Amino acid sequence: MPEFLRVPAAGPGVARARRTRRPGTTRMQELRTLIADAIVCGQLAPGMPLEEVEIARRHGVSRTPVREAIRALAAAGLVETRAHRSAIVARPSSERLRGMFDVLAELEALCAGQAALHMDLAERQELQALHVALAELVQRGDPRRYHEMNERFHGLIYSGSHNPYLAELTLATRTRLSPFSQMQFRALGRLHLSHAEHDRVVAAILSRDQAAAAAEMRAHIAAVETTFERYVESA
Amino acid sequence: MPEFLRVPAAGPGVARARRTRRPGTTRMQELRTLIADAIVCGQLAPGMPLEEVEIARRHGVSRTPVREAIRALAAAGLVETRAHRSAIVARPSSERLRGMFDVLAELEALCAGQAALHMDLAERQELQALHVALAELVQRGDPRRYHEMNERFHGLIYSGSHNPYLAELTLATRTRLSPFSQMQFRALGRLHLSHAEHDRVVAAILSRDQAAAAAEMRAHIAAVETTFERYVESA
DNA sequence: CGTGGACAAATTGTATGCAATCGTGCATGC
DNA sequence: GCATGCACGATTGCATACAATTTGTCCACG
Repeated sequence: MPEFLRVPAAGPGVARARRTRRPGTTRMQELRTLIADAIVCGQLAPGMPLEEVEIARRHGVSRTPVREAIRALAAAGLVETRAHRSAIVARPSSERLRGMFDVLAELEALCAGQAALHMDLAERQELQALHVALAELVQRGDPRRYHEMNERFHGLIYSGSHNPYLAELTLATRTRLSPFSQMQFRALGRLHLSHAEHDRVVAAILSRDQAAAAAEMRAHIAAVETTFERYVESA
Repeated sequence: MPEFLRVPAAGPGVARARRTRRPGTTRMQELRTLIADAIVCGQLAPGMPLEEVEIARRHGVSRTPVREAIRALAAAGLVETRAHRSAIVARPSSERLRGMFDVLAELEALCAGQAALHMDLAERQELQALHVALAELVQRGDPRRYHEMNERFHGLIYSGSHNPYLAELTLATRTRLSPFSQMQFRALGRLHLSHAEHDRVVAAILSRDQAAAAAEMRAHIAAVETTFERYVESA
């Protein structure tokens, strides 16, 4: 029984009368982002069941939007569904995780290489600015905000590829791996290394060196994967 | 109003009492594959609306499974949905199509390279056998069966990468492009060229030459894209 | 004659009730 | 003691009714 996903001010009874939601958004969309965030943040651990009636009751909605949200997350690979069985938070095997990391490395390398070719001036300036901001967070030793800014850093490179489909695919893969790769920033030593790797990526992109940008990004993701593997072994 | 997707023996009234479906499968799954096939085969043209009540009536089911099937296809990128608006068969812009082809080329190249490294003996033999079978279809000038076998050929390379996630991603991308890339086999001249490109790919994989396999596959997909672009221009 | 707003129709979004299906546990026979 | 069949409980799968929202249209007004 997931103790998470609780609506902030749920009364003792059924939490009816959901607060106003922004126009143009459906309950399904709200639930989808809510559950997705809970999964990628690690609040919902892999293997944990997502029962429709349970979630519906917690949020004061019917099963229908909950059901659709779960199906959407299943299509995105964040949860696994079996017929007539509760959906569970996705729990890929270590072999599959390794394969996903390998693909992420290639996709990110592609993005970086394309970004080196196609980023315009404004994008290059923004990339540099974000890189500087990340340097400060390394100095301050703020893993939480570093992780947040790090996502934006990579996202900027995705969109800098000027290939929306590539950007979507890469972001989706990163998201699916997010529940497993974010614990690495607990180790502060990783922050310095991560930023040093970023530095080489940024330099290559700003030099318009496609091959170098791809290679440096591939090495960066490989380092992230190695850190994760070590973490798993030690656990 | 989609005149397709008609259930074979639908009476004039509401087609109730759906024929028995294989145990372990849901109505939603049946509808999903049915609609997906109609889209990739080109029976449902891009931009065509998919109204829930219409499809539900045609197949003698309620809106619920139809709705879920459509959402699943939307997640797979085959249809587009807007709030309170009929879903339509996906109609990507030419720029987006180009970006998707570029990504497909890279993903297929990755698969081919990994297949060169990781395919076992049985897989290599099957690849060679399929390649020979394709040669015969080229001689016979049978574009329809060539297309079918061609799908199996590429699928074999996907699974030969021994990276299921990579295989899934590549197949999904190929499927999304399928409605736009299959018309190329109308031109019989393309069959010979396609098979010649395959030949170089197979040779590289069997030689365990990762770089060559990737390069040849990239060139093959690029040729497919060029053919498509030419076709679009002429239309 | 053009423009703004309100209204109506069509379609999806959501709620609820019932049916189907899968797993589990127990009783039963070997 | 172990395998097998059966019945029960829990959960999803599906059907139907109702609500919400968007869009197009029509009319009033500038």
